[in-house]
Amino acid sequence: MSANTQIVESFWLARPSTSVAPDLLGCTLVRQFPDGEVIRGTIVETEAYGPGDPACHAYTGLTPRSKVMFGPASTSYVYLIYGMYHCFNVVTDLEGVGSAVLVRALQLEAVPEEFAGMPAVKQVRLAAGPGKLCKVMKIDKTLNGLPVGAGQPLYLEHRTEEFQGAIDSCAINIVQTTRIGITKGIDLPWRWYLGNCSAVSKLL
DNA sequence: AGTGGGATCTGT
DNA sequence: CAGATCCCACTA
Repeated sequence: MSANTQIVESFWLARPSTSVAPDLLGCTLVRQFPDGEVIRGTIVETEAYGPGDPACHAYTGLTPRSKVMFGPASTSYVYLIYGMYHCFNVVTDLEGVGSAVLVRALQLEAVPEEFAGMPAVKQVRLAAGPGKLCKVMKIDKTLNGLPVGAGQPLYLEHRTEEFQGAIDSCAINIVQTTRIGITKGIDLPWRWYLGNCSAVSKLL
């Protein structure tokens, strides 16, 4: 909408996942369809996975599934979990380093047509969770390994100046804590979310 | 070739 | 807290 939105470029993501994950909060994830439909959401919760991390899918080395995590930054890493939900990650760091940021929750800018009749309370939490956001944005394994960038089915936009100002003035605060749903690496504080946000995956 | 577990979510 | 449901990595 605003004239000076900047699309996130690959080099900005070519840093350790633990640096990228908090920086992605407030950025916009955009889903574009061939017919022109667009779904946009602000990232409100992320988790970092990377080297030396037993919970990281790349921990045991390069496998058919994890190979995209070793690829260049800004590649999408989508996988199926529990037989029914997809999770969306953005690959980070330098090529050869197996790492990514899991996008765990979005605050949608607008509710897609198909959910228009849903109660407002539910609409707020439509993308509150990694599986839910993939369902809403129709992200599945066909998008695995694709570049995330301009003209692609998925791309990212940097924080608006207003959002950055709110961070700088502490009107919005970023909370750092441990990750969810894993059994290994449970003590690593590699999850970040926006405080005072009702669209995060778990409410206090 | 078989198997056990998994970065989830919903309803009871 | 059980159930849905399937891919993947590991074992043999």
